[in-house]
Amino acid sequence: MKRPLSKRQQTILNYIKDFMGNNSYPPTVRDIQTGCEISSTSVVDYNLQILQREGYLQRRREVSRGIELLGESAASTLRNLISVPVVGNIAAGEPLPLANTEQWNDTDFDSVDLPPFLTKGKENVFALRVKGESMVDALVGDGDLVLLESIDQPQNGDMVAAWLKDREEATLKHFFLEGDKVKLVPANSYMQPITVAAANVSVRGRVVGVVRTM
Amino acid sequence: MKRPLSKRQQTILNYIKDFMGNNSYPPTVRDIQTGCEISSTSVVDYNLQILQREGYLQRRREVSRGIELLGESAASTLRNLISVPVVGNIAAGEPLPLANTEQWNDTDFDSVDLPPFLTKGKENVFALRVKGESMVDALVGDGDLVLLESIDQPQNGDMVAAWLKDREEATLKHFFLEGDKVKLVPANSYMQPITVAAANVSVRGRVVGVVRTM
DNA sequence: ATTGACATAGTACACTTGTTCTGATAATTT
DNA sequence: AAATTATCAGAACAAGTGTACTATGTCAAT
Repeated sequence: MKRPLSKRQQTILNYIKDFMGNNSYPPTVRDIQTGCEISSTSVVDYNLQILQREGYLQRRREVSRGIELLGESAASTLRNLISVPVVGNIAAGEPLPLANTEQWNDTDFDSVDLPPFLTKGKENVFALRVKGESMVDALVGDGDLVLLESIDQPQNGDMVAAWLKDREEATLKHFFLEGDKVKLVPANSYMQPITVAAANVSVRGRVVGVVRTM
Repeated sequence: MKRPLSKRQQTILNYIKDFMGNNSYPPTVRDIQTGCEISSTSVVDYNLQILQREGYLQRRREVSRGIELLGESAASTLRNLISVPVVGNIAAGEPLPLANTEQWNDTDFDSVDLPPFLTKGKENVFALRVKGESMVDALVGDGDLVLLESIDQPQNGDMVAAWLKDREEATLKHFFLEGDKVKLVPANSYMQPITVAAANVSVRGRVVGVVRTM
């Protein structure tokens, strides 16, 4: 099976994706070296060998720029796709990760490439992977990918990813501000809404989509 | 306007298209030389300059394989998104529409363009739009798009779109064949499975994904 | 026949680029 | 702590590769 990639390998892979998205030809070893601020070409070569062994790409030996992305990575060579960083997980028991815009261009994150209709044309979209069954009342299951738009202030009716401080619970619910309280309404209308103090709610993003593969 | 290309220039242009269709990286001057049976690299360079001047391609000087096709030529380098027809609706009260492969290329259907990872690389994928709240137990809500792979016979464990003839009910559940009966297990583990006669179940496709936008 | 634009050939050079080598450092296991 | 593995550093080599240069050939207009 595929072992997890080291941070450097992830960085290199994302750099290749990004490069091929912009340039129509693959990067050289030295492009990767300077782009990822690696001190030696041999380090690039070493990690490319691993990426090849793990099936992320294929190299044509003795051919310059002979890198071919495989599997899901190949999608990044497609035009008209928005690359969305998967910045972390969302689960009931752990806090929502911050999504700093500054980090989005970083190469530290895994990413998925989505067609524009899924991101509503928004630029500032990121994704969280759902862990566990705690959000079934939002029609979101284990392994689903939740697409979030980074926003300052949610509008009433928006479905948001909210962190309930006192319960230490992450949740996906429709947001309604009512005075100094917030009513959170599940997407599943068979479930009951809850009302909590506004100060107790930390909204990290507006849900623009959900993607599930099986 | 664009002057007509000489035969050699046409040959070179076609060779580049073909090369990029197969290789994911552009050809070198010498690739073109041997591929088009040209005696000298300078001839290739000469004609590439003309192709660039005429707007058929762009060259990044001093960069190996720095050829980028422009205009219509560029289309050949794009790996297209998978166009998935939305062949109808899926709702509790109405039968599932047939999905004839022959119809998929028709223009009668709306369609969505999806990245390959959502269709698992399958060719025979179609989509149904969910109407109503009848499939919340499958974590699928009103308006969701269900991606289905057309299959002959579901495997045990597959999530399938099934039509229960006697109940006149469409449902999305995990499929388990047990003798002459079929057990249908909801994705939402809080719900109970149901068991019905195999003859009463009509499976129209295997669910490969769910897409929700809001 | 002469001209001149266009096209092709052959060759050589300088830079690019994949690869390899030796050694060092860090992380992990024994 | 010692051993093993994984990763990184620096340098050098050889092949790949874009480009420049000169010479030659083609062909239509003069």
